[in-house]
Amino acid sequence: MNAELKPYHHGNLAQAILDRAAEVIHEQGIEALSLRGIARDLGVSHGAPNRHFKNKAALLAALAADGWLSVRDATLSAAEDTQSENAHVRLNAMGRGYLRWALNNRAWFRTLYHPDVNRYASQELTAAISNFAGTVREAVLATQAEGRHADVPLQILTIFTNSVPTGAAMLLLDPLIDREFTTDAEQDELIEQIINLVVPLPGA
Amino acid sequence: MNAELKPYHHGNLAQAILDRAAEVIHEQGIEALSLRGIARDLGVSHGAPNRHFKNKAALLAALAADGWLSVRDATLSAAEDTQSENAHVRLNAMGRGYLRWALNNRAWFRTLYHPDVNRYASQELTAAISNFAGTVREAVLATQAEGRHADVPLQILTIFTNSVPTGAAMLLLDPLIDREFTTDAEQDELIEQIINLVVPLPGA
DNA sequence: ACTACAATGTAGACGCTGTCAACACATCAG
DNA sequence: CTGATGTGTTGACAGCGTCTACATTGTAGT
Repeated sequence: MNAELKPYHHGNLAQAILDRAAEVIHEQGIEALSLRGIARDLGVSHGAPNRHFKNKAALLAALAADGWLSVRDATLSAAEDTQSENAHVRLNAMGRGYLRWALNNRAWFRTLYHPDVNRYASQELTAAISNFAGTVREAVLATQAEGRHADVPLQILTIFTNSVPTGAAMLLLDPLIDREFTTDAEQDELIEQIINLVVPLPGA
Repeated sequence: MNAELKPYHHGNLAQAILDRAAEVIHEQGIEALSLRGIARDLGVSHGAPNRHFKNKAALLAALAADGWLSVRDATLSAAEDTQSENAHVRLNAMGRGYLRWALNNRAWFRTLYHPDVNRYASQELTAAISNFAGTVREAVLATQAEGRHADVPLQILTIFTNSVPTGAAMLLLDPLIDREFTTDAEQDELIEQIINLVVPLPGA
């Protein structure tokens, strides 16, 4: 096994493909992603990726699955960072964490909602989405126990709550649309003000 | 000019392309859209569409521009239908109209936020977006005059308000995601409950 | 009415893409 | 050592967007 001699087997091509794909998406957007391009970048033949991903949609699904896990981690750790037991404080932080993640991982976020992703519903992807949705639902339920919209069905309140950072991200990430909603607020301040409207902090 | 003889010039190919493209998107989704396919469907050579659209992104931009105008009409006419002067009542109806439009024109709605659209920012598209954004901002401003979040900057409140139907549409339109947020409510009831949370009706 | 010119449609080519099948090599179990 | 399995290569195929050269049609100016 000598790197200079370029061994026949790559070693961990599947992961390398995922990593490079994430790079490309981040640098040039999802529309610039191609299996052949990745293979080229990795110095491997154009057919090699097919051994690891049944088709392009499967690669996108894998990227999306990673993305959902990453957003969930971002929201959960935002909640942890509050070191608070108050459900409103925690959910508010989660909303800000979610939106911050979206704005800091623009292309990745858009991948989650890309039409091509849905064409290949891997077990991995559905599990990741389910995992994220469950996390949000729990946190919303906790605020309801503290009296937030106690009369509204949990599922409705969950959709409503999740819609705000999701929709805000869609608006702010699209350059054409963002231009029309521009504010002069700093990013963190903007995020804070938006999320405060959907999950008010106690004593505000 | 005899239709049986298939005249050299089509007559109004640009509009025919737009119409057929809308059909394809509606029937098979945006990922199935191709210039060559449209040309084939219209019985015209594969290069013909290039005379009317500089590239594929330009076609998508034109479709998106039409879409923004259509959503704006849907929201405005929903406001009109209330026959009310109350800004809360009107904005609430607009939100429902927007979300209803999105759910009834699924593929078209997704086109508005498709990554490829932004690559070709036509004057027509930016104007349509600007038009829509202005409509929303006005309606939001009117509710603020009636006391809704009077202390929040208009731009923030506008983003927040617009985010709810936008985000809800993203969640509900994606089959994989929707599955995780499913409710047993009828569509109209679901829409009503969500929008009531962002624009409460007076006396509720 | 004749003639240039512009607009529109055609035909062919180019390089790119995703996917598949046939083959080559490497690794591992027995 | 041997066969089987996993992994990478190569070549092919059809489809795509786009460009260029050419054909046809409609129109404006004289």
